[in-house]
Amino acid sequence: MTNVRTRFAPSPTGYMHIGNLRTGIYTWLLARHHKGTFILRIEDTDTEREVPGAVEKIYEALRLAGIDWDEGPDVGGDYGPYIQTQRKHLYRPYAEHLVDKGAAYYCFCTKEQLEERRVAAEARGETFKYDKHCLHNVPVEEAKKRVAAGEEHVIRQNVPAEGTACFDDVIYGRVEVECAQLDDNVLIKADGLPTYNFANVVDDHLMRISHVMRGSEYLSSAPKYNLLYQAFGWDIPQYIHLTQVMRDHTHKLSKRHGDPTFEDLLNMGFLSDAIVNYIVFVGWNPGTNQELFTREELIDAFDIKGISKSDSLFDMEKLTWYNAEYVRRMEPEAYLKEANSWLDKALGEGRFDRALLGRLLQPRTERFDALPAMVDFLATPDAYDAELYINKKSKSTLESSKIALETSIAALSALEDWSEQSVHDALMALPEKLAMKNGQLLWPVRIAMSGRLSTPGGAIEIAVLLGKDETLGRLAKGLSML
RNA sequence: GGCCCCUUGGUCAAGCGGUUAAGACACCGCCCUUUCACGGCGGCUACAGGGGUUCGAAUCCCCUAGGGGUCACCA
Repeated sequence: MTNVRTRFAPSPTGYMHIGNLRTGIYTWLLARHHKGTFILRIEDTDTEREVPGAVEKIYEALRLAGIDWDEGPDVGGDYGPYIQTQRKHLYRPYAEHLVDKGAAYYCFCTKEQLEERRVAAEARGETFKYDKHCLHNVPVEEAKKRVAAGEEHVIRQNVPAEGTACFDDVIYGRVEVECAQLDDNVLIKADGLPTYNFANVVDDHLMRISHVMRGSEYLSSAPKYNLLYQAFGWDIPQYIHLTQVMRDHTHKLSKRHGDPTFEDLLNMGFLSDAIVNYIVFVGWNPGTNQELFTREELIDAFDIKGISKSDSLFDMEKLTWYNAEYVRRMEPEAYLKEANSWLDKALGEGRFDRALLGRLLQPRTERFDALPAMVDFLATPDAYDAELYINKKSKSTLESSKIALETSIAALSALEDWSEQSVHDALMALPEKLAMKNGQLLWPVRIAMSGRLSTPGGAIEIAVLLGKDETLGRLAKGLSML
């Protein structure tokens, strides 16, 4: 494939949907795979929904996701500007060209009139479709005069009344639809800005886009595009429609229903690379069993053929698994850098041996936001019931625990050096002396120090983290309960 | 409702006329083990339904059902 140019064209909404991000990643991957060009274009023609600062949010989200662009509003390029409102003046001549060819026409019907008729049609149980009133009743010369005089108007596409329109999608194949089903959509709005559909066709052509990837919600409007391309006599880019990312079988992911955005996921303690890796696999697969991919491997493996035709559900548990895999592969320093702020929340800034904590926590971390609850007992031990000392598997009973704690306190009190090695040696010498199993001794020690059933690390590590005084204090308190 | 699209385990999915229908997540066992994890081993569960075509259909065709999308001067 030569000269692959793809584009990601989000609307500035203020945050990055997961489905949207996935489209961006696929689009980027396709360009990078073919050593082509990746373009960022901002589709902001809906001025009523403008969100201040939203464009910066897009840049930021993309950067966090590790996606770079070769052409775009901030980096420039040969086909700019890359923000549609800044291209406003470009579209009209193309629309007028279509008018001259009879593929479009001026329409002076007002929004209100149309709305009235739409409501009336719906009341009759019909689907409203514009009746080409202005095409038939306003001659082009007259229309042009009225336009020149400043009368408010739109330009509509003139879809043939009969025949079929079709287009070819790379993954869905040929999609055909009766022209009679199609409405004469507005190309240029009364405010002079193009509609999404028109801007796309014009910009994709002007920017020499070779492959268009977008959500399947545009699938049914695609045949109309071909009519436009044909009228212009332009080459049609490859269209690749992507399925939806769903929250359940009947609803797609939506921020309104509380589904996380990319930014939310990041704030929840998911690693950007893990999120990206997972998202790529929602609706795509390489045809092999490999699931963990570096960015380079992803670029290398990405192929349109692996894109699926059916919707897929976003699975937080699978994402969590991906995250855990990525966490385990981190360098200890990198892990700690990420973990520290979460640990500070539960432990106080910089408290406790972070290197040791990191070693303990890294293989147990699925999401960073779970960290505080895993370690907070270090700062404040849980209040617990003596029942916790009874554990069948460790053969730990109230009686054995009492002996274990007494002996441990004695052995630990005598320790000068408080290191993992010395605590280990001191404690591990005891079971044999007492004719106990290791677990019988260590279980109650760990319970007394933490007050909870499961902890990251065992008795020895926790004792080291706590320090001698605190350890002895908690052990004594535990003993007093028995 | 019209039109378009989709349908393999709970989830992501491989499969492109002949397979014991992969693999992963989740779940359940067992092993490892000072708890919990990690790791290892094993298990559970699927071709939406019905008709064809064919020696042979998850794979091709038709119908039905279910789901999604779309019918804006929003993208």
